[in-house]
Amino acid sequence: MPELPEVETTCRGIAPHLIGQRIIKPVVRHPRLRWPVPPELINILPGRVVTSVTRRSKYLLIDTDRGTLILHLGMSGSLRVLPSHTSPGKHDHFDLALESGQCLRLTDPRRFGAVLWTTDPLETHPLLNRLGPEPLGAEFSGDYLHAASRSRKVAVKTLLMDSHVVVGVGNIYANEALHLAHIHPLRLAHRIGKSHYDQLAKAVVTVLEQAITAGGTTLRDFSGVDGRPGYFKQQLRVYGRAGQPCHDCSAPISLLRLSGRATYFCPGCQRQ
DNA sequence: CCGGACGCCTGTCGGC
DNA sequence: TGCCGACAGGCGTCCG
Repeated sequence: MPELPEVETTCRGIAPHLIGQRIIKPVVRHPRLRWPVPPELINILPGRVVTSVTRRSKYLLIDTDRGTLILHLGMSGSLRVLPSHTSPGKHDHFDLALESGQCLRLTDPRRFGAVLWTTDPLETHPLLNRLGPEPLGAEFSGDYLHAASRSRKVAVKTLLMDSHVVVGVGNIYANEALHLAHIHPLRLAHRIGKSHYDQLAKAVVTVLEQAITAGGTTLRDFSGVDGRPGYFKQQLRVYGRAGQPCHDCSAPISLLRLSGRATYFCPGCQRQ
């Protein structure tokens, strides 16, 4: 599912439809997502006004005058803005009906997504308070990665996908960034030097920014707020390309499994 | 503390 | 055509 570029695309897409809107009511069709949808939303949300829509990691934060709605898209989730009367499909589990006559609709076949509510400061929320820095923020750099990796005896790809180290980098973009940086995904994190981490940090930023520009990557489920897919799939360097030639050196892309996740790399460009 | 496996769900695809 | 296992963009929890 959605990694940072897809969530960012969603955030930018829904924000103008939500900000300043008064919420009529939530519609909970399937309360059993990753965690139960809080039943009290039925009483709390009507009448609330959306004050901002932001993203932290892969969480969407819909701030209101009385608290914050936290949405996560899991593996297969997407959000659309539709006329409120649009009849729901099988996997349309949650709506936020707005005064504008439109609704924000969560579709999520696998139901790994989440709809949560908090009135506490976000930095204290258990899902948010241990997250690493944003990869597109000022804190993230080669220096940072180098420092964060010194005691980590894991594969560098595993480090990159650890949300306590840096958020938003999932399986697709970890594979892509390592290829762009010419680093083998199995190299041990603590044995990689600073200059390589400089390259890696730059590659992460480049890949994520290019993916956001393309509206994200659609493999199957993901769509933007208008229902259109993301177009970054056409620019993927290694992900899903096992056996196909590397665009840089023509060697066939290799596939292995790391912590159960498909790991693609070029044996020519990314030496162990 | 650290690393790795598991489980939550449904849909799709390839092999037989 | 049907069945069955493997696999899919995430991530908290548990266990050694």
